[in-house]
Amino acid sequence: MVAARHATLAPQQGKERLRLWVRILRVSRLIEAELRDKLKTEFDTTLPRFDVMAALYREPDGMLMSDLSRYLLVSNGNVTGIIDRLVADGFVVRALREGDRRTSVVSLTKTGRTFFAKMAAVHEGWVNARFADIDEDEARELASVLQSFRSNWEAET
Amino acid sequence: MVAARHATLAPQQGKERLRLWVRILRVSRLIEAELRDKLKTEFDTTLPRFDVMAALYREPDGMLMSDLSRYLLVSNGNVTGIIDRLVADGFVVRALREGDRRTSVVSLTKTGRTFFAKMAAVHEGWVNARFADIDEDEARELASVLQSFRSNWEAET
DNA sequence: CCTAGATATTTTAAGCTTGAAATAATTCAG
DNA sequence: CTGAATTATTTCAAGCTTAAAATATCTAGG
Repeated sequence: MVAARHATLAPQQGKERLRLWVRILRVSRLIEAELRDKLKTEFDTTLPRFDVMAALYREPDGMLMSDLSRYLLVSNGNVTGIIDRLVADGFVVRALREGDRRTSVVSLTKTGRTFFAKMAAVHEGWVNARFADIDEDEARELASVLQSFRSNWEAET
Repeated sequence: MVAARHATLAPQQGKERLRLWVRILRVSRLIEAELRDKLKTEFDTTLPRFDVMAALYREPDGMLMSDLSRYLLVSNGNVTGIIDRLVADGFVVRALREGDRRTSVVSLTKTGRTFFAKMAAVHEGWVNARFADIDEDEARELASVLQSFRSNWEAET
C-alpha cells in the first residue's frame, strides 16, 4: 500500500521538477540570446569571448588554459580556439611559464582590460534592466537556492 | 540627496541581480553538460536533437520549420541542419503541404516516436534525480518566479 | 495578368563546441 | 638514468549556431 501510494505520488513530483528544469533552460536561453545580440551590435564580440575575458579579468596574474576550461565548464580544445582569436585581436597574451614548458599562462593585455571593463559595465546594466521585475528578496532567495543546488552537486562529484 | 542615496543603492541591487543571472547560467550549463553526456553515452544522440524531437513529439500532426525554430529559440538555418540529420537517420519526415510549396511540415516517424518516448522516460528520471535535493515547495516557487519572468518578457516584446 | 513586396526555407561563412587523438613536457618507479 | 605513466595543451572531425544572403513561392495592388 505504501509502495502503491509512492508510485502514484512520484510521477507528480517528477513532473514538477522537470517543469522547473525546462523553465530554467528557457529563461537562460532567452537571456543568453538577448545578451549575445547586444554584445554583437554594441561591441562586435560574442558571448564566449565575453565569458573568457570575464574570467581573465578576475585574475590579473593570468590563468592556465586548463583552469580556464574548468572554470567555464567547457572543453580544453574549445578554449584554445577562443584564445587564439583573442590573441590575434590583441586582447590576450600567452606567456610561457618558467619551469614547465607544457603550460602557458594567458592574461588580458592592457587593451583587453580596458575593453572588458567598458563592456562589463554596460553588460551589468543590461542584466539589471532585464531582471528589474524580480525584487531584491526574490533575487536573493532564488540565488541562494541555486547556490546550494550547486554546492550539493559539487559535494556529490 | 535622494539622487545620491539612489546612486549608492542601485549598484548593490545590480550586483544582486547579476549574481542571480550568473548562477542561473551556471546551473543551467552544469545540467546541460550532464544531460548531453548521458544522451551521448546512453542513446548516441545530442541535446539539440533531443530538443527537436521533444517539440515534434508534442505535435503529432507536425510542425513548420519556422514554428520549430521559434519554439526552440534558435535560428532558422540551425533547424534545417538538425532536421536533415534526423531525416537521414529515419526519425523525421518532411512532407509538402498542399497549397503552399514554400513550407514543409516535419514530423516524427513511427521509429522516431518510439525512440523519443524511450529517451524521454529516462531523461525525466535523470532530471528528477538531479533535482531531488530541491523540495517540492521550492521547486514550485522557483518555477513560478521563472514563469512570471518569462510572461513579463513576452508582454514587453 | 504582372510585378513588388512579403513569407518560408535553405545555403553560406565564420565561429563555437565536443570528445578523441596527437604532441609535448614532466614526474617518478625501478 | 631511463622509460612508463601522467599532465597540459593543441589538433581534428563532426556537429551546432548565428546572421546574412540566396531561393523559391505566395499574395495583392494596379
